[in-house]
Amino acid sequence: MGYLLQRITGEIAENLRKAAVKAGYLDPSDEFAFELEKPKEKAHGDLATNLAMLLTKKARKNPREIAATLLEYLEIPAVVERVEIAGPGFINFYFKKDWALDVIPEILNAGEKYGRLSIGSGKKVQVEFVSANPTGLLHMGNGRGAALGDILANILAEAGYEVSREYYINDAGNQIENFNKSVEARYLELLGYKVEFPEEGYHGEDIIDTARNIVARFGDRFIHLPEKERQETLGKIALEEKLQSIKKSLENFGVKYDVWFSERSLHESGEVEKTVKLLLERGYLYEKDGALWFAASKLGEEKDEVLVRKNGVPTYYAADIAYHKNKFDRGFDLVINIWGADHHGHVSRMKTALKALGYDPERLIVILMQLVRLFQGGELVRMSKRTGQYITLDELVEEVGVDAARYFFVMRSHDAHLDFDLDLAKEKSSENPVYYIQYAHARIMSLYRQCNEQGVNLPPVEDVDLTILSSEAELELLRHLAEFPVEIEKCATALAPHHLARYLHELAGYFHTFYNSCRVLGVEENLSKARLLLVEATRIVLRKGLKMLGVSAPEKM
RNA sequence: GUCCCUGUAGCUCAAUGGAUAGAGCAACGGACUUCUAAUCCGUAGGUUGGGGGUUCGAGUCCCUCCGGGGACGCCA
Repeated sequence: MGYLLQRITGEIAENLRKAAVKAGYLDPSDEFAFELEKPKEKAHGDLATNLAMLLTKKARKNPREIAATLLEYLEIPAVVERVEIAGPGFINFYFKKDWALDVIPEILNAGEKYGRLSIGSGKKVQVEFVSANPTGLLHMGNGRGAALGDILANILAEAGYEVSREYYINDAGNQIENFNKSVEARYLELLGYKVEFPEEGYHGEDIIDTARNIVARFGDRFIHLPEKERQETLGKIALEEKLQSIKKSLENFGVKYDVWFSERSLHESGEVEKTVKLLLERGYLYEKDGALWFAASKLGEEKDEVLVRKNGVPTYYAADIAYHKNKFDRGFDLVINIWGADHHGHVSRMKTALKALGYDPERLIVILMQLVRLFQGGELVRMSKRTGQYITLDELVEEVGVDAARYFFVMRSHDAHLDFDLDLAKEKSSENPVYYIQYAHARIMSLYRQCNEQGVNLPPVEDVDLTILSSEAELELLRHLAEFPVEIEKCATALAPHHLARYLHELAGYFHTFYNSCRVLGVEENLSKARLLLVEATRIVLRKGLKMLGVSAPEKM
């Protein structure tokens, strides 16, 4: 089971365990976790383990001594050329130079399935992301969430989870009232009435556009409605339009959701009410100052929270609890939310509420994404939805393209602030790492066009002697290809898509080095065939990785 | 005030508690009569913000101080 490198690693790990048992350091039943992975330093071999160092506490001996004893009992697989004890007590495994040759048939046979894992074992995972208020347009920060969520979902699907992408539509509450009032004000303005713009209203240009569309479609027919009805009717039409434009922006950005979930539907179906009642039955509710409070402090929170206001309207928090209850009741084993870091205060409250309802809070994972700061002309561009001053996702895509935008958003760890230098990202030059990766793919396709002209076909892998691949550039590239599944596993378990971006950049680098030092066409026939298969394997992995990032793999550049 | 991120090369960032802290960009020096030079090869660049602690071993964990960002509402 598993892929080449994983099989080798698994076998060595198992043998190490057995050796530790034989040497009397471990009982056969012991679960003992140790590391066995690629060392940073190439000189330290292909795999290294810290097992001997970890056994010092149990064995009460010096780690190098333990390592020596382990080696006496260790069964060593054929791919391993030599084993060394190094540094404070590492055991380093040096593979035969050509160990990764087998990855070529493995990749060619698996095709685009190469890298697919079963660690998710079909568990149902929901990834909820973006979920921006439909009262405005999507901005850069939403773009980061969109890229992160979508790519994470791709990775989890590849790792064997059953993934559902979801967008939570905040179509209830105060903000909607403000939104309705704002739309009404713009609508009346456009029809020549003098109105005072609401204090907490949305000042953005986009609201004016929306109002203009309504005037175009419906004229002045809403003018004579009673104020409240007029606001609601206009708001409803406007919200629908906004939602459609958000959907379109996201699709344009390469993101498609499985479910669009309406907050209002939770209120209308009575689920919010039911959830509040459930908390009451479980003894976590009390009344104070005319409001209903959730006794979060009983479960370790700093303070209690209002669930139902004095005026009888449930808070956002109440709806969100109902929403998360609903998620788990839909049967997800794992629920992942991607939130802006400004919501971090909400994380522990949410988990506490789930605990109060009897759900395991561990099944909710919130990825806090640090905010995006936009720089233009070396200056910080302030973003505010209320004043309507922000660069939209659409504008960003128009300027830098989907490929660059997605790659930039995901190339960094989610918990690092992202300074997005618009001028730099706009530059269509070699400074852009995404071009570097795409260029590797384009070079391969160009090579194939040459093959076509010369009547060269990709030979069947059985007919080719791969052992002819022996230069450092070729072997490095091979080794890196063999690491792809391990990389996906790393991304999936750490929920960290930026590793994939980095991996592909490295892979492209190994390819470029290979390409510059090894000619594929016009060399001795057997060598040419073997290199052609190596190129094909590279193409498959590059294309697959780019697809997971949602970045195009161009034929030509 | 309490809490959450964060501080690593000139810049932007990597590094499940591991060995001599790595990439890209920028800088400097080289490589195209041969499959795309949007590439490659080489050089240089560091007290990981300061101090203490935990241990075989710390950029990583703990304490403390300093700097940057954010959250603490009957907003969402």
